Amino acid sequence: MSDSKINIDRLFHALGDPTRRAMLDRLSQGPVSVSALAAPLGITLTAVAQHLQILEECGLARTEKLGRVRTCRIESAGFNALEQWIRNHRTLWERRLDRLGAFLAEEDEA
Amino acid sequence: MSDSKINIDRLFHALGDPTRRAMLDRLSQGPVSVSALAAPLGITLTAVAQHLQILEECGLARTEKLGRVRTCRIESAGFNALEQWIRNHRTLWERRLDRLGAFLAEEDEA
DNA sequence: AAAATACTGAAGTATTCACTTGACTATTTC
DNA sequence: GAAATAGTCAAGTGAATACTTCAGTATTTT
Repeated sequence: MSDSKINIDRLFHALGDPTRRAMLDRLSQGPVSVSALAAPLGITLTAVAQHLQILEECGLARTEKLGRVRTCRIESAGFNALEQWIRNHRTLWERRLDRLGAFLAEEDEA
Repeated sequence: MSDSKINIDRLFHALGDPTRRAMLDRLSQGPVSVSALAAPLGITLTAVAQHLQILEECGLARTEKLGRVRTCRIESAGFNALEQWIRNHRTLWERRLDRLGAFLAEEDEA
């Protein structure tokens, strides 16, 4: 999954779910099997597999099956895409917020 | 809306919708009325008002009604909360991704 | 005062979402 | 080779989501 192919809609949607964020936190400590990932979550294996697919689709995770075990890891592409989006928008927004701040300061003076 | 009260679930969810992101882009150029905000979007005023409420709820926008016109602006709280989340997680994830990189490099050597 | 403007509120609808169940397929382990 | 393990597939369910329409309610404008 290359950084540029990532759909920002799906990326934000993926990160909007607490279960998926919990999965990412777990993955940030090292690779795990699907079962190990599911264990603390209190939902079925199937549900976890579905979440995993969503995380893979937007470059937040990567999995690989060896024998009967699928190993899951975090991937940087999604995270990079998010940071890219923020960089692109911060400039735009900050400029506006600065102008807003200046405007309010002027109002206070008057 | 103070930065700390923002629900990260709702924040990501809010940003996951392209219409809402378009609204934010418009707002980053300056304050507008609800009608002006709705005009280029091709959806009803009602729908825009609903999106606005979501943006307000997670500190991405702020509105104020004077007479019959409601004026909308971007707010920094939501954006700050997003950056905070990223800062908190980048450290965690990067550490992992670094270890992953090192591991793969070792594998290449072997 | 009448007409136009700028929303607001309540209710409905189609789609998507998170999740489940239950049957199934590979792969190990014993 | 039988039993356990690890995951997969297809189908279904209830709740949430992004809309819509239609009937208001304030405010301006003329």
